Amino acid sequence: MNPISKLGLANGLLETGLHQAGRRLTPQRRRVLDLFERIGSGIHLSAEEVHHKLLDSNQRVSLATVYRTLRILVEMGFLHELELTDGGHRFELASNDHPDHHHLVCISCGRTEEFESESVLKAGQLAAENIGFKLIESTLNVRALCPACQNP
Amino acid sequence: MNPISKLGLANGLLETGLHQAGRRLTPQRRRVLDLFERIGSGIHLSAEEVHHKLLDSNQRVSLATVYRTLRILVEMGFLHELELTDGGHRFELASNDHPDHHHLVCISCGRTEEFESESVLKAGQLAAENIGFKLIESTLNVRALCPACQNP
DNA sequence: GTGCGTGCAAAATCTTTGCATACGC
DNA sequence: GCGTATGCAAAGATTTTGCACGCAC
Repeated sequence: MNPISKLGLANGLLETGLHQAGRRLTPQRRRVLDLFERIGSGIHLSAEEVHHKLLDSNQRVSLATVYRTLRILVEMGFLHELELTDGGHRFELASNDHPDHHHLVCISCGRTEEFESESVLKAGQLAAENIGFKLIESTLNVRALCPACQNP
Repeated sequence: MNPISKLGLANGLLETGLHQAGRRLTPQRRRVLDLFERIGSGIHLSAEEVHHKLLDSNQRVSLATVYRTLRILVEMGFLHELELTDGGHRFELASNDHPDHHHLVCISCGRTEEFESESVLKAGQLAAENIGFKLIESTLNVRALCPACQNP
C-alpha cells in the first residue's frame, strides 16, 4: 500500500462519507486530511500545529475551520483524538496498518512511543462484555520515564 | 478499613508530605482531600465540581485554590488525574483498594464504569521494558456503548 | 439557485498568574 | 516574624460561535 493509493482511497472515502451525511468536500477539508496522510500515521498534532503546517505549505485554512474539520474527521473515523497527559488534545491518522495501538509517554520530557498489544485489546473487550457494553475502541496510556530521563 | 480511619490516615500523610516539601497544611487543602474521601473512590470530579461541592458544604475555597490544590494532590499521589474523552480533566481519589483500575466510557451518554485487569498491567509493563522505559502507571480507556445506548 | 462551509472576530471555557493580605509554622 | 497560601481579578490558552459572504452541489 503506497502513499499515493492510500491518499486516493481516503479522498474517495472522504467524499463519499461527507455526501452521505449531506456534507460537502471542500478544499479545506481535503487539505487537513491530506496533511495527516502526508506526515503518516503515528504523528500526533494539535489543532494549532495542523493550522501552522497548512500555512507553511501555502494552504490557507482558518483556525476555526481546522477545529471544525478535525471534529468532523474524528466523527467520521479518519482521525483519532488522543488525550495524552499534557495540555491540549492531539490528533493522528486512524491507520488500518495500526488498528489498535497504544501510547507510552515520558512524564518528564514528553517523548511518546507507540506499541500494540493483543492482550490489551482482549482485556478491554472482556471488561466491556462483562457489563454489557459494546466495545468501540480502547487505548492504553502508559506514563513512564524514558531512558534519558531515568539518568539525568 | 472504615472511612474514619482512612480519613485520619490520609490527613496524617497529607500533613507529613506537605511538610517534607516545605509546604503547609491549610484548611483549604484538607477540605479538598476530605471531599474526595467523603464521596469515595471511583467518583470523577472536575475542578469546577469540586469547587461547587465545597461551597454546598459551606466550605469556602476559591476556584483558583481548588486548581492549585488539585495539582498538588496529584503530584503527591493522593489523587489521579483522568483524561476521559469529554472536555475538561477529572480527578479521583487514588485508593489502595483499587490500585490500577481502568475506565469504560459510553460515548453516547457518558456513563463511566471501572474495572481492573492484571493482563493490562502486564502488557503496559512489557511494552515499557521493551524500549527501556520505566513504567509509572498505566490506564486503559475503553470507549464503548452501554446497554441502554445500544437499544435506543 | 440553495444552503452548507468558510473566514473573521468576538465569545465562551477552562486554567494559570500577579499581587496584596492572611495565616501556618 | 518569616515566608508560604489564599482570594480576587485579570490574563492566558484553547476551543466554539455568530454572521455575512462564497462556493460545492
